[in-house]
Amino acid sequence: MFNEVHLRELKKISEEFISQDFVGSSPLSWMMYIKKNLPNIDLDKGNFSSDTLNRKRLYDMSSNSSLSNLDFSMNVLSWGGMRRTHGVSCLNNFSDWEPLIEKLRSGSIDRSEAYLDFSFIRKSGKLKGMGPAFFTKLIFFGHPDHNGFIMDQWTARSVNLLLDTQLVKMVSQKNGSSSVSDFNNEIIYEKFCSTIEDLTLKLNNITDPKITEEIIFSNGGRGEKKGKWRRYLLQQT
DNA sequence: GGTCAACTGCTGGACGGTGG
DNA sequence: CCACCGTCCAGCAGTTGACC
Repeated sequence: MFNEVHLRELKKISEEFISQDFVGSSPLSWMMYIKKNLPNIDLDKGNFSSDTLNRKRLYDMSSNSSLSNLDFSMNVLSWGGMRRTHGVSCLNNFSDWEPLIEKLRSGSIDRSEAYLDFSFIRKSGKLKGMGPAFFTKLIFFGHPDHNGFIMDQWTARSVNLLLDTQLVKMVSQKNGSSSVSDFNNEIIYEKFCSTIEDLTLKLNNITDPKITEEIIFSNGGRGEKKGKWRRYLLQQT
């Protein structure tokens, strides 16, 4: 099922993997920009930290019922480093997708249903500024099982490479990078997620698929700071 | 030398036009 | 309907350079 050469490299890298810590932009300054542009937005400033977040903090926020769906969503998007102007666009229509966040956090829909709903809202033009890379971040942190994995350029390209097939449709960019196409659907997303679960079984020291996802997500940055897997991925594609 | 701000170029997303 | 391509831009990180 998996390409043996690439799998061997991933195994090697996974053995020395260090969990990603605090990243993204300051949720507080991100929120302030949105608030400035959407003054009527109903948020609680107390729920936004001036320091960057890590994954654990976002899991906790998702299950904390005293945090509104808006405050939770904005924390996730700032963690992901969403462009502020894009944040304004998608939050301008928050009422159109707020019920979906509610269903996710209560666990009443699964990952593929959530993907279907998000792509439906997007097709109807009510989700400007937020493509699959970001709405899968909301699925990932929102659902209590955290098993709807983040499908962005890095994880999608990784899965495609390891499977030796273009499972996830990509849009190529001018500079040689690529992003996840809007023309993926919930069936592809489900396969993407189950591939990460299958991959976990192949990694000797990993039992939690969330960690597998972190490994293929790897780290950004330049030069030595760029994660080993990300550098390998760029060499191969 | 040291420091700090301005500059420069890279990263990683989304958008929108075109054309089959 | 969708693949392809160019364009945009905030946030970084590294570099430069003016000034003490």
